[in-house]
Amino acid sequence: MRRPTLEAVAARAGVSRATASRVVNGQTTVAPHIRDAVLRAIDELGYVPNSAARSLVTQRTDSIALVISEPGTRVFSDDPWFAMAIRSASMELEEANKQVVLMMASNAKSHARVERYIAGGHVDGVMLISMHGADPLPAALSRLRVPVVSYGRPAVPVDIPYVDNDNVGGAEAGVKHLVESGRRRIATIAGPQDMIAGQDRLTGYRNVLRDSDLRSIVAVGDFTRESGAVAMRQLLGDDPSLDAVFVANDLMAIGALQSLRQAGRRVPDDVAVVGFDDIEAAKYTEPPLTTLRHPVIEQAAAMVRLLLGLFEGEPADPMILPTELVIRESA
Amino acid sequence: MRRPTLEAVAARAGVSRATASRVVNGQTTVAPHIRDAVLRAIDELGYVPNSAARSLVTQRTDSIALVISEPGTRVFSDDPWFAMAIRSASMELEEANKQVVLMMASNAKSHARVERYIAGGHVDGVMLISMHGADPLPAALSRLRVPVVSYGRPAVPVDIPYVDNDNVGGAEAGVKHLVESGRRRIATIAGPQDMIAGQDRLTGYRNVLRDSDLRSIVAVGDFTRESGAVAMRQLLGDDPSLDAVFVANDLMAIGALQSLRQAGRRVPDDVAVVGFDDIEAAKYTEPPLTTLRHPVIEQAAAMVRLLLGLFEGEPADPMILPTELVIRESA
DNA sequence: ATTGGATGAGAGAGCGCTCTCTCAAGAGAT
DNA sequence: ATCTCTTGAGAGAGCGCTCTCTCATCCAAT
Repeated sequence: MRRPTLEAVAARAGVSRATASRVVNGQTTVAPHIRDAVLRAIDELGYVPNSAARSLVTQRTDSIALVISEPGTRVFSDDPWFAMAIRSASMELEEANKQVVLMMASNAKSHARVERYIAGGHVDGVMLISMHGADPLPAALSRLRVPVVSYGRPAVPVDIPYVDNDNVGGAEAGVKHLVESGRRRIATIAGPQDMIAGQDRLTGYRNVLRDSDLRSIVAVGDFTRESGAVAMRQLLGDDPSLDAVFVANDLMAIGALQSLRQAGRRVPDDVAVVGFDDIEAAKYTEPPLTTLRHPVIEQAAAMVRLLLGLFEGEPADPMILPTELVIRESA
Repeated sequence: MRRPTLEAVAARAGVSRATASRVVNGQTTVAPHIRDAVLRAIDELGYVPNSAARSLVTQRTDSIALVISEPGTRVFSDDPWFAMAIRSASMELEEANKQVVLMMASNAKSHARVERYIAGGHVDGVMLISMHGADPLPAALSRLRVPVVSYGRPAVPVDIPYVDNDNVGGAEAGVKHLVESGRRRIATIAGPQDMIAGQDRLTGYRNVLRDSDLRSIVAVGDFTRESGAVAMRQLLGDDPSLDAVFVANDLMAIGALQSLRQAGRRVPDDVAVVGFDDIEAAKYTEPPLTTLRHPVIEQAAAMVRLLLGLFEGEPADPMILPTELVIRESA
């Protein structure tokens, strides 16, 4: 009752194992009638190649690790971002007939696990999703001589090609929009400063304010709704006269909207709000959120292509994808 | 420059390959000093076992397929649900030293792919996330003689153990809450009726209304915000005097809140709203949403334990986890 | 001193596949 | 008719590991 082997197929088709293998692997040097006989045998026996045996000899596994290097709690908390990236990357990889092995690297223990696994040659390549500056994983993986690409620019300069969106440029566009609509006291709720996206979006904010010599007012959150609400209350306390806030992601912007509502401020009349990410929920806030859209789906797909290109020996240059200001009612 | 093999380790430690294998696999029949010598060799060479070779002989792969059988667009759209389930299951499996192979079965083509892959013996077991009644995959997989567990009760009665939450009971509790707070015209926005969760939650609603002889008013959505908004407008048109609505999930409830706001109805004064799922966003709506919490994380973890139990030959009984009414301001 | 277990370690088969090497057969050129 | 060249198919090694079988060694019991 075990699964049929290539040997069995060959026997049934009356050919050698080598010939059966040729047919399975689509080589053209097989005469049509023999080819048909083998295919019939495969069909009749329900033969499926044993991948362990195959990858033992080919040294390929046709699978790719998708490593998510974040504290587990944050990963999927509520930010649709990760999920979309995973879905997109995963579908793109399936298209290329690669298996996706999902790995969470949430702490030192799992980091070690991941490294061991990758070092063990279980996968042909690695897609790394890591947004933390202090993350040792990008450096560790780049030492492993396995093709690695990263979603998001690695904080430490390390020789890994990556795909990222233009956080600085996006933030600049958002803040400029506020300046141009006449706002004078523009605060920001920045993201965590140990994350590249958090840093870059703050940089964008600062760039614009510097040029227009407005004063910067900064509170820092951690990309969760709750932290956005807290930061907004703090900003209102610091400077009750603020008339706009650029929030480093939509989730925090949603929290900020709640605090503004509780403080009796009308949006956008009293305070304009601009978010970042354009998550689905941004359309359903009260009022709907003006925000910066970046193409997560395309970005993940681009990352996959980058990795597949690496296999082909193509040069791997980082890609920066543009963001787009989506104007709704909040600013 | 290839990876060291067990042979190399054995040679360096001055023992046979068999003994080295014993040490690697933690067998106790090895004398301590020999054991140490082997471990030292492993360390010095940076030896990592080749999993292809290992699973070729052991017939185990130590990996589990996590199959998501949904149209791709819906999967991660914005519902945090899938993502949480994946994260939880994935972490639980890593704990048990199993690899997670993520597979999207979004159409007929990928269904075939998944079946082939599973049939190919690439994985030791399957965790299936499928919420669609018409899905042929549960039946197909159960034929494959591979241990399979399902997240959510399979629509077709098929011999697969599953973990689900008490959708009927939860809906009953939600609607009862509305009845008990004096609401008389209680509508519902049901989920898609080709999904078990959609059906069961509607059943719960009907059960309660039947007992309290109130009239049922039903609109059907597809679990997205947008469909919730549309359904709510429709309900208001059908019966302008409705004073409560039980919505089959929070995402649709958010859409419904938006429509109610646009129609000038106050929540909960004019219309009470109860959702289902208790997603994070439910806390941040205006007003915060009364809803039914079900423990996605625990549910996914339970599913993993169910599967691991199957490997040990334990009996696999379906599990139904209870839901909890979370009362906030919307009802 | 002889026997009889334990105990620890090695030899070697074999998991299912790919791929190189070899060779047979037929086609075309001389 | 002979030789070369192409084409198609088989033989067999070997990928890295596990695991059974076998055997050597040591110690206690006779």
